[in-house]
Amino acid sequence: MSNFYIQVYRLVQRIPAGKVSSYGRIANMLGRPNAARAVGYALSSLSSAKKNPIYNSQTVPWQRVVNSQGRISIRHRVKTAEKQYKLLKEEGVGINLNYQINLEKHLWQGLHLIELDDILHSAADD
DNA sequence: ATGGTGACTCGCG
DNA sequence: GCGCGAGCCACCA
Repeated sequence: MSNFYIQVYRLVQRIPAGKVSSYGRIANMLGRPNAARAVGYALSSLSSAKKNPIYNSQTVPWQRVVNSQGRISIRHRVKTAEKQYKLLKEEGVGINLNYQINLEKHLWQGLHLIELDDILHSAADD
């Protein structure tokens, strides 16, 4: 598991319930403004808790990451998209049937530089 | 090494 | 607002 994946996972874990961020924003915070697709790739590859006890779909709140427009952007895996919708709604995120989230209200503002540095640095230890 | 594949973004018409 | 095309990045075969 690459350092990049771990950084993504650790950062996503900091998004509180009820808030969301975007692939691009996550990439930006990690110092890679053009790695949005790679962030999506990292989240899509989250495995089961049995296969990876540390970072898996249970421990990483992948559902809190949507596209830059604030919409669930999983086009090809309908089942996964529906799960994301359900999870977000359960967390109290305002989202309509068009999978559109109210960003004004639920956009995560991110971390302070100190906290960010902590993630970037400690990821190297895993 | 190399080309193909996305849970991405932006800019243009 | 919508569809397209073109960058961009990490992976994988």
